[in-house]
Amino acid sequence: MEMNSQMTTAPDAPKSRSGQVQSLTRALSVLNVIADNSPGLTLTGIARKLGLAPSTTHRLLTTLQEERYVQYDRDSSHWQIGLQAFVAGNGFLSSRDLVSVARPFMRRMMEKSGETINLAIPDGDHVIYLAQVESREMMRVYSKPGKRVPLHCSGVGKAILMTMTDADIDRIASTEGLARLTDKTITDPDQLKQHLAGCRPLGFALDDEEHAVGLRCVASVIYDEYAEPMAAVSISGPAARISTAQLQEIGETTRFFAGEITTALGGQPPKGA
Amino acid sequence: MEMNSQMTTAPDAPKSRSGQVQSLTRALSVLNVIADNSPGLTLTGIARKLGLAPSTTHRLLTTLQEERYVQYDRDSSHWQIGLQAFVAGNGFLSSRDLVSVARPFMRRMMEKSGETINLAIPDGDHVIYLAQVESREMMRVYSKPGKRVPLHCSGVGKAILMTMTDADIDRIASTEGLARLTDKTITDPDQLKQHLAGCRPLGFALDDEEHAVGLRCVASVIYDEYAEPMAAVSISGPAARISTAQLQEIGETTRFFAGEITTALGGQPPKGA
DNA sequence: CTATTCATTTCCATATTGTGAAAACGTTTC
DNA sequence: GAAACGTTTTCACAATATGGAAATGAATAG
Repeated sequence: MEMNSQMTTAPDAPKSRSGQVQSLTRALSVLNVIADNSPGLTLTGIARKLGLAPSTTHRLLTTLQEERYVQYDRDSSHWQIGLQAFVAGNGFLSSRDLVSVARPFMRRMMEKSGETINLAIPDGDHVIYLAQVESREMMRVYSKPGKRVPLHCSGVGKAILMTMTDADIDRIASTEGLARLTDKTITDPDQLKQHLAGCRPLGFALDDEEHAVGLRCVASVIYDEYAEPMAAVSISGPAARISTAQLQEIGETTRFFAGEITTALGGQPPKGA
Repeated sequence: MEMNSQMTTAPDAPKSRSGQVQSLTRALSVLNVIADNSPGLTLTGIARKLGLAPSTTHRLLTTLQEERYVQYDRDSSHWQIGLQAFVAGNGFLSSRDLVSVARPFMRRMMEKSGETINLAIPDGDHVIYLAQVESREMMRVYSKPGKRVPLHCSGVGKAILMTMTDADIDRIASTEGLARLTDKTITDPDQLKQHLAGCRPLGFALDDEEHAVGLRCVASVIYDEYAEPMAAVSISGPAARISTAQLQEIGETTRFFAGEITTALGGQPPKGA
């Protein structure tokens, strides 16, 4: 921690990229280190952790404080993250929306699986398709963005259902009913609950021709910053191409990419998963 | 836009406080201005808005980018808030554990009322939304954490106003003004004072389509250990669902849970209430 | 295809600006 | 009262940030 005063002689890492602003880099690492240590840190504590001089740290902190990116708690002598950092940081969520963040990942999912990828968000007792990356196969699934489908008989819908309690499922079953779309549609609430319970540990949901004959579909959930389900992605294709043997692998693909999208959006998976 | 390039000759404001770090101050205003313009801004756009040289702005941006406080969207040539800014900014929430304490209560409020619950803290003459638990209804209120709204035309804001004196209200009215957002917004200071006086004995504030047409909102105050208002919670939903007949019951719900959160935080309601 | 505009990026000489040692100043603890 | 710990100010120095200028790139129009 006592090194790097002589950067002149030993410009080890810092020179890595061309013209960076030293004071800013330092200030941001101050912010980071404060954010990492929830209750806050003392000035000298921060200086020690970063190997900075107390006076330098103090100057950076007061500047950050001026703009309300940090705040000083007189009682505990602790520096904490300030309100303005919260406000500015939340601009992250509005800047890039779900679809534009998810789309590149969806493309990679399509390349990997060869099948059509769908992105959908829950809306009450339905899901709404937001975006699609189409398979290059000739025979492929088609579903327009904006389309509403019930929760109980689609891959994305069942992925969302997996995050709900049995009580929620009963409520939906009684208010909306469990419409039968194909022979394989699960229309019995108890059977549905049991089926979902089996899916939860896997981390993905399976729609096996329950929505349309010949169509199989595997889906996983994307979580927001409060670990609440905010969307789901699915890989769907003809049952002829999505064999039972491949299910495990395809399921892991959706789960993996759903996780990637979750973190890219600043979201968090629930503690259980 | 051609001014203040000659800061050398006219160091107008910057000298205001003793030892501030210029580059950091500038970088933070870059962050602020990006956060304020949701879709992001172009480099030259930022430089223009702040009166900085493009090269300087570019250097600050790349440094911020290095630490992932901003990100560059190649397609739109727009600079946006980065993930790390979001992460660090959210450290604000964990320093005060208001949100984590309040959230379970908010969930119960949602279960009981069926409507969306918001938590906000006062910030000068505004409130800032911190957290939300969303209603399961299809038609529901949407408002992002981090958003700033004026005090006089939101449920949470009016709840905070209720704890202030008439003199405070006059001061706010004269400095910030009482912007009209809908037909029903109260823009007359005297009328506002009279309205709030009527609400105080009830223990909750009502926003009856004063912020957005069709939106009703009921809010109560959360107090800290010095019996000072530190936050407010609200139940909000479409006027169609929150009937006048229900107001009393919903108001009591917010008051009850605000009280629960207050005590959970070790706070005290003021002697009067 | 060339001209034009708008945005990003690199370069460099300059002195403005950030830097850290040291010491003064408060608090709290023993 | 001394010691330990954290904050704040001061100051001389040169390292570091700065902005003008010009190169590069991308997109649009003519």
